[in-house]
Amino acid sequence: MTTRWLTEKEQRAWRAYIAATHLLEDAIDRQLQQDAGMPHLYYSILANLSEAPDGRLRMTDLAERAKITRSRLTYAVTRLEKDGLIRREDCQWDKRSSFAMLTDEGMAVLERTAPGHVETVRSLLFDQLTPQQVEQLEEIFSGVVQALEREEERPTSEEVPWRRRSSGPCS
Amino acid sequence: MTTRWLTEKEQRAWRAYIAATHLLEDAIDRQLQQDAGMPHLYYSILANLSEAPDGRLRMTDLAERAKITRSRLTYAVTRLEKDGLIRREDCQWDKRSSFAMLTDEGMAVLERTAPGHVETVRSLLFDQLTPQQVEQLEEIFSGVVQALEREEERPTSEEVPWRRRSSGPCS
DNA sequence: CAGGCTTGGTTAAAGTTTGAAGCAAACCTA
DNA sequence: TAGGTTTGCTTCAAACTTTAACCAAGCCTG
Repeated sequence: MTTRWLTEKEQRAWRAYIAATHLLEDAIDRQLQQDAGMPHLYYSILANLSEAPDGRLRMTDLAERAKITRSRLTYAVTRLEKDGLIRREDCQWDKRSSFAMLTDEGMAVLERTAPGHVETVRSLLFDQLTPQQVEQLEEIFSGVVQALEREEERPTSEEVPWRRRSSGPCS
Repeated sequence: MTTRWLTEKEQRAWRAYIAATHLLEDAIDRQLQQDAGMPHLYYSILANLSEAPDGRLRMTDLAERAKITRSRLTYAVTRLEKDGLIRREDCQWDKRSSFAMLTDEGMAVLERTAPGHVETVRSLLFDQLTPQQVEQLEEIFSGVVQALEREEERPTSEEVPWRRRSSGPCS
């Protein structure tokens, strides 16, 4: 099978996406680090918890929602627990699992910092988009998420023959 | 000024974007780590160089193109140099600056691994999109990039009064 | 041309992420 | 129900990133 290179249009789209994503994440991380003393990922862990019933979720579920590895989550929760924003709780029914639960202080931090964060996201992203583009954004990426989740539940490895050859890297 | 919260639609779009971006970067990083022994960022540094005249760029320009900090680039280039994929060269005209230059081996690695990378990007992203969506993707994010770059060349800090209050974190 | 500012790049320490390995509890299934 | 597998979570070391200095070379301006 000969490589299906990206077209000019696709390349432009890909580069714009990558560039925007880097710049956007940097900007958001900076703002949150300033205002909330934590990177975006940590903020969104708190945000996820705040929306769960009782402000608590099992580690695995939380990792699933945040689309991160359990290992990464363990580290993050450990830090947030040290900061007093989250508390760990054992699960009665399944001795293996444990919950992460938002503390009052965690909730307070979230309430204090949410407006600044939302304002950042809005001004850097949504203020640049027309209502149609917001819609398009959602359609595009919810499709991609679905595809990637289907991908996850797959044979594991070896069955997809990567490794073709030719020229034109695509960044 | 009272917070301009995100609408339902905006929230959905934002979450889909964040989720897709996490999953996509993870998948791409895994594939490249497997096939090329380096994360996506490092690959794209090589890709950027491969498109520059003589396969070389000053550090600052390279950082600019890749949308990363100079510090991060220094680290990455040091590693890639250790691997023999890049060589540093002093600039004659300006004793401060230095070039990063793709070596033959670097170019070879790129050529060997580009097809797999492109196939990944295509199958996970572009295969999910209609031609219109590709166009939309580019329009949306090139606009965002422009906004973010305008943002960069700004007063530096203090003049934007963040810090409003109310409820609803937005992840 | 001296002094001070800017630019290009690196460094050091602290923080974060990864990937593999480990451990224990739950879940089979023969 | 013993033995093997899966699931939930953590740990460790190595890799990477961030942030704030830092240094040296170029660029003023008086």
